[in-house]
Amino acid sequence: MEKSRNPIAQKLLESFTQFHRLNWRQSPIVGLKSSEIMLLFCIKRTVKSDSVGIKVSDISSALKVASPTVTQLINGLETSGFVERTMDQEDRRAVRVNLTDKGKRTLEKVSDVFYNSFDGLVEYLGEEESSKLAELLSKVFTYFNETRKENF
Amino acid sequence: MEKSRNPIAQKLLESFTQFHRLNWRQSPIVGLKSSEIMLLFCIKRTVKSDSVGIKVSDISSALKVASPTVTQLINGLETSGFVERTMDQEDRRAVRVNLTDKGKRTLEKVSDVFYNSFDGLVEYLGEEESSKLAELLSKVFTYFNETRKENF
DNA sequence: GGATATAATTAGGTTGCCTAATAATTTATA
DNA sequence: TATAAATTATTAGGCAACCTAATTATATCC
Repeated sequence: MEKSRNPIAQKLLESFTQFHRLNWRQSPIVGLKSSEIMLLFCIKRTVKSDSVGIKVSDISSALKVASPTVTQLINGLETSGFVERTMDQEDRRAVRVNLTDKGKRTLEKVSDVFYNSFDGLVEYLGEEESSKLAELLSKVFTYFNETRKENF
Repeated sequence: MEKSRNPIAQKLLESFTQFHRLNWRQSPIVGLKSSEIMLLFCIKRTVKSDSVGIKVSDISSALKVASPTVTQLINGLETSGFVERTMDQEDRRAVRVNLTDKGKRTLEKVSDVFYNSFDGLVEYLGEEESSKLAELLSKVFTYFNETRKENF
């Protein structure tokens, strides 16, 4: 079985395995989990200043996770003072989420570290190779998505 | 902060995020977790026929996980009949792990699906692009590993 | 022979998700 | 207009994939 393995496929599998172990999302800050950081980024990216905030369901679809996942992350972030919930004035079912000042300040620091690390990576790989990588990963995603649909 | 972001780094981050969601290691078989499959592959790859088997510590270092992780995975796999433990004849502290016939047969099936999927990916990307991807991912791993060492 | 190191194991824990169920609210339909 | 259906957020419980601390027995070193 493994003898007839395509060596390129094998090599690709090994690089995926290695990459899997990388934990590139690792939080640069104690007290903030990587999943929480991703959520804070999502709020920051979406919510303008003086805005009513973003709904749980919008975060959920933006991050492509279930809304209970978002709820529970927000519970923790609210407790720690990074976000605040307010009621939606137009829909009594909904909640609006905003960054607090503490949240904004912390996210500023996190962004620094996080994006510097990605800038460094682009520098390390070169711009052309970085774009290439992004493109190839996107193709991988497309491939697996499509073959998994077929199997259902 | 996000305005000054390098667009290539941003693009790379997005492709990493997307890939993160992919779960490429997903098990093709009900009743076997992806971590278990990786462990079975590790045994298969290492243990020759009629061999005394592989030690827990060797699996642990091969997969780069803690030995309690390996122990607990083996507990489950032994219960399900995929592997068996025997005592090491030369070292009373050690245990030797081997695939059972059931384990071998099942792994044969899993390999088929799993490797076919990777073969398909190589075909989809092309051989040159596949090799390129493997190489780039390896560089990413190297980059993050080295910058993380510096931060400690 | 005693100190130190090693091997596997158990227990408990964290993170990052998921689904089922629920209550309240909004929207759609007859 | 009343009812059914859909939507929103939440809580509870669960799983997978790991980790560390502690422990016991064994092997190795000095």
